[in-house]
Formats: sequence, C-alpha cells, structure tokens
Amino acid sequence: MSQGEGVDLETSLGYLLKEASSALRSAMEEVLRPLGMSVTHYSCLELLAQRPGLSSSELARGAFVTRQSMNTLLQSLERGGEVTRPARAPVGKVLPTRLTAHGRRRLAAASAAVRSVEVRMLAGLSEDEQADALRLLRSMTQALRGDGEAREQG
Amino acid sequence: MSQGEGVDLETSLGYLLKEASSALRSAMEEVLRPLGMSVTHYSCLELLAQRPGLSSSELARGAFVTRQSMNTLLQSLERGGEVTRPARAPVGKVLPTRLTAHGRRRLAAASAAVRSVEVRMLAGLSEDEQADALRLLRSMTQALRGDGEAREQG
DNA sequence: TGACTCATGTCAGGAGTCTGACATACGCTT
DNA sequence: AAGCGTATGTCAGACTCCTGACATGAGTCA
Repeated sequence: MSQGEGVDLETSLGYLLKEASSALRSAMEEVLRPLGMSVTHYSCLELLAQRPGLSSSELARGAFVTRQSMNTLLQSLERGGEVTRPARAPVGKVLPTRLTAHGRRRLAAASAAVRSVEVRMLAGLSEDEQADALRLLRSMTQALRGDGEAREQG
Repeated sequence: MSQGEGVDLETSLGYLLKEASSALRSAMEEVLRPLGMSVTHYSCLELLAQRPGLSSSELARGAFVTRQSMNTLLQSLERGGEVTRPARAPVGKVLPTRLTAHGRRRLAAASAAVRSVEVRMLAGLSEDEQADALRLLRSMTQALRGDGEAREQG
C-alpha cells in the first residue's frame, strides 16, 4: 500500500468510465421519463427492432440485466401491447419475441430522444476521435471479458 | 450470429460505453465479493481515503448514488467500525466522515483487488491510448452534464 | 437409447437503491 | 433582523434488480 495511496480518481480510467456511464444513464432517463419509459425498457425495444425474434435470455444479455428482470419487463410489455410472444415455444423453451406496431411507434419516439442525447455526448468530438473512442471501449470490454486470452472475432 | 443491418449497436458509442461499464462493474463485483464488499462500499472507502472528512452527500455524489443510499451504507459501515462520524455536526448539519484503521485495512485489500481489474482492462492499451481514453471520457461526461445550457463552472 | 451437460423460462425471497417528505442550518437578499 | 432559496441528514415506503432454485427441452456422447 505504500505506493498505492496516490490513486487520483481524476486519472482513474475506471472511475471516469463509471462517471461517463452514469452521466449517460441520467441523461437517457431524463429524456425517456416523459415517455414513461425506462432505459432497460428502451434497450429492449431497440434490441428487438434490430434483431426480431430474440428470446428473453438473449434480450437480457443485450440489455445487461438478468433474464429474470427481462422476463418481468417482457410480461408488462406484453400486457401493454408493445411486444408479442407465442403462447407455446415453437422449438425448445425459447419464446421468440417481436415488436408490435404499437411497440414500433413507442420505439420511434424513444429512439429520437435517445439519439439527441448521443449527439450531445459526441459534440466536440471529431470523426477520428469518435472512432478512437469506439476502438478503446471495445478493447477495454474485451480485456475485461476474456481472461487474458486473445479471442478472435468475426 | 444473425447480424442484421440497419442501426448497428456495435457502432453506437452509447451502447459500447454501457457495455464497457457493465463489464467493469461485473469484474469489480467478482473480485470484491470474496471480501464481502460491494462496489458502492468500495467506492465510499476509496473516496474517504483520498478526501478525508467528506460528508454523506458528497460521498453520494462521488459514488453516483443518492444521499439516502449512501447514508444507509454509512450507518452499516459505522456499525462495522470502518468509518467514524461525530455525533453532532461541528458546523451546520454536515457530518464529516473518516476512515478508521480497520476501514483502511479493508480498503487496502479491496484496492489491490480492484487495481488488478483495472490493470487487466488497460492491457493492450499504450500510454498514449490510455491518455486518449481519459480525455475522450471526460469530454463525453462534460458534454452530457451541461444539459440545460451555458451554466457551467468548474 | 439413456445419461450428461447446457440453456431457457419461471417462481420465490431478499438486498440495494430510489422517490417523497420533513426539519434543520447556512448564505444571500431585502 | 427577517425572509427566501439551497443543501444536508434522516425517516418511511415502494420499486427494481439480483441471487437461488426448480423443471423442462435440446444437444452431445457413450
């Protein structure tokens, strides 16, 4: 510990990452609130728009929550008529989920709101810097996930 | 596998930021769990080590939780003998919090564990890239915070 | 074919965090 | 000096998300 005391939070990438993520989440909640939508709710819809037929578990991984939490959300979204799931699994236990027309409309509004936040976040960053940020973030995530093993990607 | 086209999540800085943050949090929880410590718990201790005498509200802002949540945590930390707060406020209502020797020992173990995670996260990034990441993250956070309008003051 | 492994959906219980509300203490303006 | 707005600490209730556990269905291999 003799050398570790001078951990300046302002130069800790971990802290800054958390700070940025927190700021992004707050900003998203702020613009989503008027629409009566949570960040997880929006994430779920966005995921479904891009990859129709995803299962609850796949949606959960994509939105970074547990499959139990996602399942609870999906049940309410089904009641609200934003998504549909077959009563019985076509194959296995997997219930493919799809957006309804209503869900798509809800997503459209939310997507525009979220996009404005992202635009604001990127303000002041050049194209090259944005590309750098993408690459850096990917590198960090991959390093955190893979336990010291180089994993090839498609 | 079934990658569509349209809006690609893989090129959304917001999504990647959330993904990286999620991976970091998971990694931290994993190494902190054996110590019986949560991420917020660790953050609180780390903050106190660097800025002794912080109030509950200041700690809350630094750890990105509400002051109510931080207060609940501080009460349990007080019971556990990791921090101390005066019974009455020296000035105003602010109760300056400080680490005890026990708290410092707890932090030392946690800090080492977290440091290993951060080292892993930074693996594969050059000094320059790390500096870039810091700068980029700061820029995004600042752009997100100034949501109202020009009312910024460091 | 049968055992084993893995993934999924779901139920139940609990820990952590948030919103809302209230009293108190400080600084600034009038 | 008094009023007003802001910030803090705290209590209470509600909610979200998580951990743990169970049964079911698919894929793999002997």
